Amino acid sequence: MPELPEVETIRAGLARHTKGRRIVQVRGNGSRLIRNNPQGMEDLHAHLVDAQIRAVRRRGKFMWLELAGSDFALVIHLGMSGQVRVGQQDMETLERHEHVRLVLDDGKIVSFVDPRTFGHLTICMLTPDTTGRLIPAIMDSVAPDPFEDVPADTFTSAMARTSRFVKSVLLDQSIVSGIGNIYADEALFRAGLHGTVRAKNLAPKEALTVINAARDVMGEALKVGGTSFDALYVNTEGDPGYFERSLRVYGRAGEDCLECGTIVEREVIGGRSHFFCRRCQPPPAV
DNA sequence: ATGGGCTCCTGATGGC
DNA sequence: TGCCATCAGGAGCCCA
Repeated sequence: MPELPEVETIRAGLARHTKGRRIVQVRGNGSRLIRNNPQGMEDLHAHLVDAQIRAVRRRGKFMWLELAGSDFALVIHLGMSGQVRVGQQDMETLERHEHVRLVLDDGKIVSFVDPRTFGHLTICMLTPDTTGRLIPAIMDSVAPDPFEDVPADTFTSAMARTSRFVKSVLLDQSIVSGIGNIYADEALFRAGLHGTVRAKNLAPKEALTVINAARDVMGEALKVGGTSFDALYVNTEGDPGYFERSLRVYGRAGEDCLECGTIVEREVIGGRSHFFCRRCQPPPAV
């Protein structure tokens, strides 16, 4: 569910509440939300209890808590339905779909809520990536996102080398991270490209245009707190985002294209809905 | 190498 | 009102 703007909104809220705080208690319901840690909750306890949160960082749709004096971080991925909620009142029992709870030294509680449990939490060692940035080791195949200060050809050189559909490439987190189904379609609409155009058939300038479009639309969404279709996406305070009203194609099948009036269509690419305007984004000749 | 299908889950929605 | 099918913002796996 959450894509880069939603994850960044949550990261910022989490940082505001937790930076510099010490974790005094960790509780969980033993769910499958904890991944890649054989000891499950024991690993969380071992690394988090008494740890001080130094920073909350993000790349793409992943975020992680950096801990003072530790080479390990708590990695958070929200999957389709994950939420991070910050509250004041600790209660005996966890709420429905609340899988892990951190209690901080100022009494605040941080809850990881996820109805569909496609998200995950992992204690993971930090290691330098190819650019020298410290990232969790489990993210070694996650590419930088469009907001990172990386060389201009970071994304486009990989795009030029694959014959896959451009839509699938935008969703591939090992090529460019942070883009999900909504913003992929919005970026393709802005770039005037149909999702089944082959990535390697794009001129370098076109490839850059679509990446820049993704960055622009995600930046605009971030300003209004992200996109909420329903109660599944809310920020750390429980509030929704307001970008849905600014979507130009996503979810608009059967409605008029806002640019040319042609009826917006929906088809499936790689198992995901693709919303597009046939006139603004001509499908390639087969 | 690539794409399609299927999987992990719960919940919202719409048709009958 | 209720039941059932369909769909969903992610991502990894297997197979052809």
